[in-house]
Amino acid sequence: MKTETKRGRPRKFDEDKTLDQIMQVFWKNGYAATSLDQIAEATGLNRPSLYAAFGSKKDMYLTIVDRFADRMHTYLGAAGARTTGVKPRLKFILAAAIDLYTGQTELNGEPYGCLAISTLQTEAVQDAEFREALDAVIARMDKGIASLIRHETQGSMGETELKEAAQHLALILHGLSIRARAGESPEVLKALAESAVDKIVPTTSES
Amino acid sequence: MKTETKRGRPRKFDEDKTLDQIMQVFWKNGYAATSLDQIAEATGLNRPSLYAAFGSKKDMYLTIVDRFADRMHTYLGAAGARTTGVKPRLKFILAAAIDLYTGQTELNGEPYGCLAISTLQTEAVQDAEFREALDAVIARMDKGIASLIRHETQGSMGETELKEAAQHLALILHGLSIRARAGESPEVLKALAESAVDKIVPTTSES
DNA sequence: AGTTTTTTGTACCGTATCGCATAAAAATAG
DNA sequence: CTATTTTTATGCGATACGGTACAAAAAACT
Repeated sequence: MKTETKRGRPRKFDEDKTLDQIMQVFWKNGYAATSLDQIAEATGLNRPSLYAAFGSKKDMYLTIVDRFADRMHTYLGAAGARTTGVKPRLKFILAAAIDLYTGQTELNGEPYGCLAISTLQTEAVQDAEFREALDAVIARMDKGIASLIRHETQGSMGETELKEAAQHLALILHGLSIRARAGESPEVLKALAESAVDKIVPTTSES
Repeated sequence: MKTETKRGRPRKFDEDKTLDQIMQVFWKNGYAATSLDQIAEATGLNRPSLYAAFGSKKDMYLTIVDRFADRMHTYLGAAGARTTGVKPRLKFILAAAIDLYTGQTELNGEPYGCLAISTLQTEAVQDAEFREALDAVIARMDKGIASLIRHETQGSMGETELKEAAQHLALILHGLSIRARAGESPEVLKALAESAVDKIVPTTSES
């Protein structure tokens, strides 16, 4: 029942791949400065097809923001799973984020920073929906880091202290995204990130 | 010789006040999403007058970015001069920045964050001039904080350690700007800022 | 008063924008 | 083979955009 052959003319494009192409355009130019013609050119589709598949420009953008947050979540999660201990794991995660921000990964070969921080932020004041989306991305980041610290420290840190450290690290991460977009090198950013982790996360017995 | 009466028809507007009005528009909407019609409406001028006085839209924006950086510099400098000691001064500065970011000052009654971080950043990838301007703003921030720390610690910190701490604080500040634009309250941000200073700046004998 | 200089206001130009209407194309269902 | 469904492609349509031409207006200079 799931591979029911569809009735009409088949699509010429792969939806997933197309969304990735759209993401690149928004990531580079932001929301306001991106035109549907640019997206059409990047995807090889024409505007009516885009509209039929993904809705309005705003719909597309919000879809892309979610998609980016998901990608980021899994990507950073995988990076943090490559070692153990609070500080090592956090350092791995920050380093992976910096690689992404500076265009060292296959997800994005250009130094565009974090899509949400770089582009969604600008629109957040004009449009409540955008602001909520930004807030959601930030909250997700906070929670992700907090749960990692909570898991690794196993009650040796108080919950409020822990959440605060997580927010500090998220602040750092967002600052690093900005510098990546400003053209700073991954090496400099990684050095900053490492020392930031050392300062922000208290040294426990096992680390 | 300085108050030479000018030859032609006198201007109906005050240039300084007009630039402030233009700044508000760019601060709220960013560069791409701001139209000259919006600026014309906000200032009460028409487009030809705007163009004659301030040049193209891009010229205006770059002028405004510089203006904002200058304002920020004097505003934060004054805030940091209201007390003594590294940490107290830094905390005053961060608190003042948060007030500005969240719209608690007369400079801006709306929670728009930092103009450069909030709006310039998005354009930084497309246009090299914008990227350089962003880089300049960041570098200026780094140097400002570093010189404050240097002055207050009087050689008790190494120069590289000092610069690193300054960059950490700048990262934090930029992260706070983002959260301000996302709608976070000044109280929460100030609590975060205070603890961040405590963690990032080493506790010396006199503080 | 008449000339010159500068600013203002209206109106325009070419282009770009988003979204959609409409018809051709490509598949399945009967 | 015909009807139906879905996607593609062309193209329109109304609006918005940045920038400027041009003439009227308002001041000083002669």
